[in-house]
Amino acid sequence: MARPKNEERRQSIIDSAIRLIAREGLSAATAAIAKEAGVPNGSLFTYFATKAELLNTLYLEVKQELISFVEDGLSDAGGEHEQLLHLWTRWTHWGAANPEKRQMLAQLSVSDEVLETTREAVLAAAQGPVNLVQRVARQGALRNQDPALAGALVESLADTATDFMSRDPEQAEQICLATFEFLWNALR
Amino acid sequence: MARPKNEERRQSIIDSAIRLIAREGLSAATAAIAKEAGVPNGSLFTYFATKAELLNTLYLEVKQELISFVEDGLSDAGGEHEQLLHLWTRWTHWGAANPEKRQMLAQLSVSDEVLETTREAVLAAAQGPVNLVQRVARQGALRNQDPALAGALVESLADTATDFMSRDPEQAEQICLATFEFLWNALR
Amino acid sequence: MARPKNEERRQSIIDSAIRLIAREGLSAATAAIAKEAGVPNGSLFTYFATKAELLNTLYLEVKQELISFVEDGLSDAGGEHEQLLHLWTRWTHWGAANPEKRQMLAQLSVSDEVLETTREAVLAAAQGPVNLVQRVARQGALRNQDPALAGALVESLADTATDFMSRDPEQAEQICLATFEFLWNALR
Amino acid sequence: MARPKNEERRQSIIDSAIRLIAREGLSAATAAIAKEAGVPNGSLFTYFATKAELLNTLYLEVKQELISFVEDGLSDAGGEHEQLLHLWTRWTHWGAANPEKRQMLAQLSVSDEVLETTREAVLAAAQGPVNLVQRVARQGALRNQDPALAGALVESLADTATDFMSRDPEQAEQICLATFEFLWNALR
DNA sequence: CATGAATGAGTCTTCATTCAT
DNA sequence: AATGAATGAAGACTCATTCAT
Repeated sequence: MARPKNEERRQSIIDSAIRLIAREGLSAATAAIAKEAGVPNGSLFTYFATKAELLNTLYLEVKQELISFVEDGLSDAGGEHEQLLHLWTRWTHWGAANPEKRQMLAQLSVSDEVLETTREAVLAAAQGPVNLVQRVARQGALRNQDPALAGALVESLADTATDFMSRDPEQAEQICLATFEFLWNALR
Repeated sequence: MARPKNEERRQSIIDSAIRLIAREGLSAATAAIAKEAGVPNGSLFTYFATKAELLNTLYLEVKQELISFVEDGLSDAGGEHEQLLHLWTRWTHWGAANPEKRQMLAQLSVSDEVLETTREAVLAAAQGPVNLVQRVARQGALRNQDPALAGALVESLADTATDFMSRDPEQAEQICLATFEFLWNALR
Repeated sequence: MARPKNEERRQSIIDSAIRLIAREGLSAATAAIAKEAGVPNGSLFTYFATKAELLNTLYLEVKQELISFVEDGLSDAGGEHEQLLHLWTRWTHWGAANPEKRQMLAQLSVSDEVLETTREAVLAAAQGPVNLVQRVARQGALRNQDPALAGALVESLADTATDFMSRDPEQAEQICLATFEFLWNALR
Repeated sequence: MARPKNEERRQSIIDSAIRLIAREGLSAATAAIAKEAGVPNGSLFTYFATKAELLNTLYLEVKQELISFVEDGLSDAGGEHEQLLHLWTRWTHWGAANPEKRQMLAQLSVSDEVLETTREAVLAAAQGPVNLVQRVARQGALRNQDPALAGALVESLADTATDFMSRDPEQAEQICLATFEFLWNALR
């Protein structure tokens, strides 16, 4: 190759996009993103053919990051309660620690710029946590429902819990534990 | 005085805005909204001074409609279980029956075009349901947390439950009841 | 109407477009056309929804102008020779007198921005001259061919004759008459 | 020295350029041409210093190809009628058989990217056919005109005749002969 | 020499809002 | 009051050409 694509630049664009979208929403201009990344506006398009492609990449990669973070240290050894607590704790803490990424994801989640295939890829990557939730829920109120339902409910709860943890960092641990108990009671 | 003469036109603009924003997101053009409403583009601004005002009105009025619908038939007479079930049923059914309004609200909920004052007005209007939820939750896992937390968690659950009911109308009743049980277990 | 569209502005845009396209080809920028017309760039699009629409309008209206000019004074009274000479003279003189319009038409004639429907509309408008040519040609070499062929051949000859008349204005009359004789011999 | 090593690549670029320009006009991107030719975009510029140079090369080489094809088999032996018929037949058939090259030439013919020197080179190369036409025309209607006029008129006729032959291949032979008769009558 | 990433000016088009009628 | 034409600053994306590798 004449000159390999600059991986740092790509990441720099992604980081700027996260920041700007968190701040200004999806209407953040590609030129503004490029500028914030210290890259000429035209160059953004050598890394992402369209704005939509950038948005899908953003969604996919940040979701994957969250999933990896959640799965890290998750062991089959412990009981379901312990495993779910691990998942819950890491999930909400990741969100509380990454407010811009969370805000960006919130925008993208309701956008139809994010393709169905992208959402499916995320779902596939989340298989581990999703399975855990379903195992916990298998005898609870949702026992006869679409298995995806439990996962979706947990996700929405995690999101809301994280919101409150972000807003009131001093209470974060308490909120995390209380909402976990709320969740545990709900699922079983 | 506050409201211009033609109430029908105003409503027609609101209806079109709901439809278009559900379909195209917040980037729906005011001219397109006016056209769909059968109103000259300039006239939209005699009803709503700015696009942001239209958006805030949309958010406020539709949320109020939802709240009214939920409260309709809600009586202090019944027990907490009965009352919460009533709330849950009507909430989710309203959403399932009004997909465009739900989609529009989803867009607006993450937008910073919706002012804090507007959100507060909605919260104030929702006092009844919110109080009910807090009463149910007063001895549960959330007993020592910010009272708003319980409300927010319930809202996010309702939203997700409605999603699934919309997608699978034949199972809607089952989903409604199962998620209610899920909620009840969580709150208590 | 609140404010009627300004017909003068429309014409001014068309005139500028003719001039610029003659000078720079179809790649002439809409902003440059607007500027030359003394109109804000955005306003061009209140008169022509897209550049393609402007181009089609240009083609249609200038062709119609040429046709009108050619037909002006054309009378059924005279013989075929006299009528065809009238047509030929006015056709070539219009072209020689309107070099920018001719150059613009030359660009558009080979462009696929000009829609088939536009070309058909021009053909329909040219019925009078086309019929005359076909009448003259009815016993000549083209007698058994697609009637459109005669028309097309005459058009291409007229175009070339006009070229030479433009380039050498002093010989214009001679060229006009000589090429008419050439044409007359060919058709009969 | 003048030509870089890889003659095949050069030709491949030319072929792709013909195809793409026929399809999309002169605005065909150099990168798209290179891609269609299976050549890296930067490499196009080792064969043609600028896009304009590519365009001029295209015009020159394809015109030369046409001229060679027309002259092939043309012998001074036959009479003028026979020679002109030979020229006419091969000219129109080449066009009918090479629609993309014809379309590309049509675009370039009206473009000011093609330099005057290039056009002169083509004219020089076409001396044989041009002389033949002038010989035939020396006592006809054009006898006192710029000798180039006869050549230009014949070229425009050939182009139009070829159009009709392309569109209606079954009638191609008839059209060729009928238009030749048309031409013969005109010139003499 | 070959490559393909990099560039930034330039393209068409959109749009909330204003204001002449 | 009602209308719809007018505006001009953005916006996403393109592209011929260059040059680091």
